[in-house]
Amino acid sequence: MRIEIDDDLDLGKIAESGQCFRWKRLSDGAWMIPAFGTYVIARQVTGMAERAKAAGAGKSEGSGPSVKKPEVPALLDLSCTPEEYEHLWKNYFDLGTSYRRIRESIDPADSFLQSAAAVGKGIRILRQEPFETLISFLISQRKSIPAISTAIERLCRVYGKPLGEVEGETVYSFPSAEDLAAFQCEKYGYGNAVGTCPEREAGFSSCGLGYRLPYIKKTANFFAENENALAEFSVLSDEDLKEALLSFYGVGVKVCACTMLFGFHRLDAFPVDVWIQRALADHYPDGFDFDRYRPYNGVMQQYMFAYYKNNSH
DNA sequence: CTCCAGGAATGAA
DNA sequence: TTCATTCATGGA
Repeated sequence: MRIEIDDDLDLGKIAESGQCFRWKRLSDGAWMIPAFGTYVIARQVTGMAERAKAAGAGKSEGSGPSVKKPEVPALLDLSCTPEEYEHLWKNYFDLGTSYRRIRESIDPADSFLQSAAAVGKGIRILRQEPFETLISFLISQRKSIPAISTAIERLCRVYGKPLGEVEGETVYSFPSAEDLAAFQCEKYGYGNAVGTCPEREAGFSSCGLGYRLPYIKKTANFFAENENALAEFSVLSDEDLKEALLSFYGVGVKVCACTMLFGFHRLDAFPVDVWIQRALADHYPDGFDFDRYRPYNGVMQQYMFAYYKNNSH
């Protein structure tokens, strides 16, 4: 099906934003996007990026200050039924939120944030599964983004379920907490494995998790044994959710903020990595005004991240 | 081969 | 409280 999206949307920028690690670029430029135990093939037929590129050649006509150029809606092709779109993918892409409005709320006097938003325009905060997001960012620590993707794909191949074939490769679901908790490892002493290490035999040791393995196992065990936990977490205040996530072994402030922003859709969460640290130091020596952009600081973080990553400062 | 990666736990000061 | 060390492994 095809749908018009009258808002900021750029699949390529979302894929590079560091919030999702399983999107796969297909040979024709479309994206294979696994989520919620299924997947969709998404293709942006025409979008803001192309339009901006085309319009950029002619530059602005005259100097009309109040002539607002009309936004051309992005066209999205999805390999799903209208019902699946309504019940799943519309929510996944967070199409009920206007990122254009959030972007346009940026202080016109803040030239850096304006530039960052111009670079990051089209980024949306996906509504991803909390468990998958938490595990993914537990894995992410001290790993490059390509390495994170490989590790997650291995985890899915070993513990997930086959969903179908795309371009000759099997797509797997992200494993559930039960799937992950069902395995034990003598090396790290979890579960009641004695004498054997099913994880190693099943391929867990080759998932590249390294010292993060106990983080993943403890977290998976918790959610396997507390089926209501995710639902309970999702209704907590930002402050209480932060405290709850930080109590997990292996979850520090960075992983916590990423999980809140990308997994629990807390748009005010503001993950600080080395790039953001530099951005804040370079442009906000007296401190970034978080009150000014509440409750959308996380979106601002995404713009800053896109800007600093693409300009290799 | 070397170097570093969207960090966090741990123990010391 | 902040700081240095250590952790395991894949990419580049």
